[in-house]
Amino acid sequence: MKSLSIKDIAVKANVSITTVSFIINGKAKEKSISEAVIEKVEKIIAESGYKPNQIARSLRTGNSNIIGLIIEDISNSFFSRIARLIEDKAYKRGYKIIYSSTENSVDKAKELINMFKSRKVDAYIISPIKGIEEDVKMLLEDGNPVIFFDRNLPDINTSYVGADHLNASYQSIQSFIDQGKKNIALVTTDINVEQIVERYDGYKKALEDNGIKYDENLVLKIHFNQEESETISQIKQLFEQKNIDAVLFATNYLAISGLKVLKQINKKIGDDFAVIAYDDHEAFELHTPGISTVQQPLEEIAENVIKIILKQLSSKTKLENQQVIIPAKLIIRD
Amino acid sequence: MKSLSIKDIAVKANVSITTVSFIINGKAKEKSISEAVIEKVEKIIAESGYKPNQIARSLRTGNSNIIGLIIEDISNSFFSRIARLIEDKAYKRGYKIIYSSTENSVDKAKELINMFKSRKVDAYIISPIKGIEEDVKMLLEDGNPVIFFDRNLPDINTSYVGADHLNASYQSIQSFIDQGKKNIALVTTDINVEQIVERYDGYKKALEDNGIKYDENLVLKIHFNQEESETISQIKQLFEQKNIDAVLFATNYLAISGLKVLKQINKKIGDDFAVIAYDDHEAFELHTPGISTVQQPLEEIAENVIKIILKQLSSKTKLENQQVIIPAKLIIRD
DNA sequence: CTGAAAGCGCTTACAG
DNA sequence: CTGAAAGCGCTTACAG
Repeated sequence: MKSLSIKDIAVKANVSITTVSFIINGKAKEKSISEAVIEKVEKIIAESGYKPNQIARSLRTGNSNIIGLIIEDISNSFFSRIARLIEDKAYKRGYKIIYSSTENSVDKAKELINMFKSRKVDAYIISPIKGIEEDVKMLLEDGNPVIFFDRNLPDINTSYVGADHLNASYQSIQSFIDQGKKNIALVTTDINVEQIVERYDGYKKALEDNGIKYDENLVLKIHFNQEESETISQIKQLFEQKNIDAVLFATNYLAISGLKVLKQINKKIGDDFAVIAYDDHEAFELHTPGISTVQQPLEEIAENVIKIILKQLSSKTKLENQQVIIPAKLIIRD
Repeated sequence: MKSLSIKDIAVKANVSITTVSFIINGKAKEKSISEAVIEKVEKIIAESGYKPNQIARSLRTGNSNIIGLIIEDISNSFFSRIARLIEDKAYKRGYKIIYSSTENSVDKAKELINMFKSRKVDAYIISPIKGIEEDVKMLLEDGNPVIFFDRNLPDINTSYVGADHLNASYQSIQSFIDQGKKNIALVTTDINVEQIVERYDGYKKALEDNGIKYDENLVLKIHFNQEESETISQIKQLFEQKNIDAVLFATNYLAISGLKVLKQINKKIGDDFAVIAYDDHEAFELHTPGISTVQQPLEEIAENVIKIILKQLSSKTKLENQQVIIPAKLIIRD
């Protein structure tokens, strides 16, 4: 069964499709359509359940009311929670979200940008990775609103919203040092993205500022795409072979692997072994003892992202780029 | 800057847009376009970075290569993991996913169906809720492929993939009874959806089959949309006021609230208090002691959903509906 | 107060 | 071996 078109409605109402279009788009008053006609047409639309074809509308107007969201992995709770918040807020303003996960692959990220481009999305919200600079530049040159979140690409001049990773990491290490810890390890990933680098920089800086020598043997860089069993064995090695009294995990999934190791080797978290995990996770509050974490302000990030992008969308001209850095919160649990 | 159209390519190559279209769509051979022309056009396309406008293509062909995914809440890890798997598999076959969360609201679910309809998605993957029967029937009457997963609507005649909730719940209770438990509680939600009802039925049936009297005071139905603090106080009341030696949580987020209660009231899981949680969660493996769970086979569910929907999509005619019920797995941890 | 017509960027049946 | 033209369902400048 074919669905109704504007023409069907026009025929039924005995008016032109122009008139129907004006009424659908709320321009009836402005175009001074008579009350009688408006009522008649609206009645027919309501009765028939007619919905305008958005595809045709998009082709004609050039915008789709869709915002493309490109993230690393929707099954990571940080991203799925942000996605939910963004979707929610966008929805209320009449925008839909179409999303896809890059799985940290530059090729896939580029493909996604292309496919969003060919779908004519109105704006792009991207948690970017190195290697897509040229593609993003092209989007910006074509006048598309693009906003980065979570991570930034230093070479690209566009809006960005993210947490203050360097500071959060610095404070975590400072809190270890205040507790008297001396041998502080960092378990991080080998992805070369800004927010991971910043966490590393914060670690290093806090040590140096406190006169503790940086020891590269206490830094474990886990390969991004490897099996968890491999990760676990590397962390186990670090914990068993080095003399460590505190550890900062740079991501929540690394912390989860790390906690599994502690369970396996029966090492207790307590006075002589402290742990902080970057990015909160339900498992951490529940854990005995509770795991201290760096909480990123999800709600604020989502709020700012959508606010900036909607403002850009409703403005005819290119607005100033905005850089919003939101402090992260260190939650101490025990 | 306007992006290139097929016409621009045709002009540059000095051929008609018909020819360019045939080449883009791989029909060059079939339409016996000469090798020389194919090469020339392909070169120009590659150099110019031309991408066909999918909106125009959709309007013309009537399909969008987009599959709509409607779920309860993308930030729930069950759904986000399924979404990731489905997205992945669809992507490999050239389909994109556009998703949205219903937040368990019938109105929002209906709106989403309408908006997907007006966007002309090629197929619908829905984790349905009661109250959208009429809308789904209309989709089916219009010839749209629709598949349900996780939950089913008994009145609707369409394909479905889900876990065997009744059996999983039955086996959980049976395992409690085999351990000698007598006072077994069920903490569930008040959402009236099939898979929640089945978990309840499995609970009841297992008790009856074992000659244990069903006691409604041991069943706590938590209101879906309430604050977690309220949930926690209700569970606390159940645990403190009833004499319970085992509890089955019907969803993972309820189990997480329940574990928080146990931590608060300092009740230990062990020989005289057993716990099973429905739907695994990273927190459960990590918990000390490990929490036994019912694991839904995410990969298999996603695999079947996408297989059935793609088969339907590539077939000209309406295929037989398929009902795939996949056994869930009881994982005992301690 | 209302309508005829062009055009968004494609695909495809038809013609040669 | 290749192209002119219709048409998908809308919006909107223009005309009356």
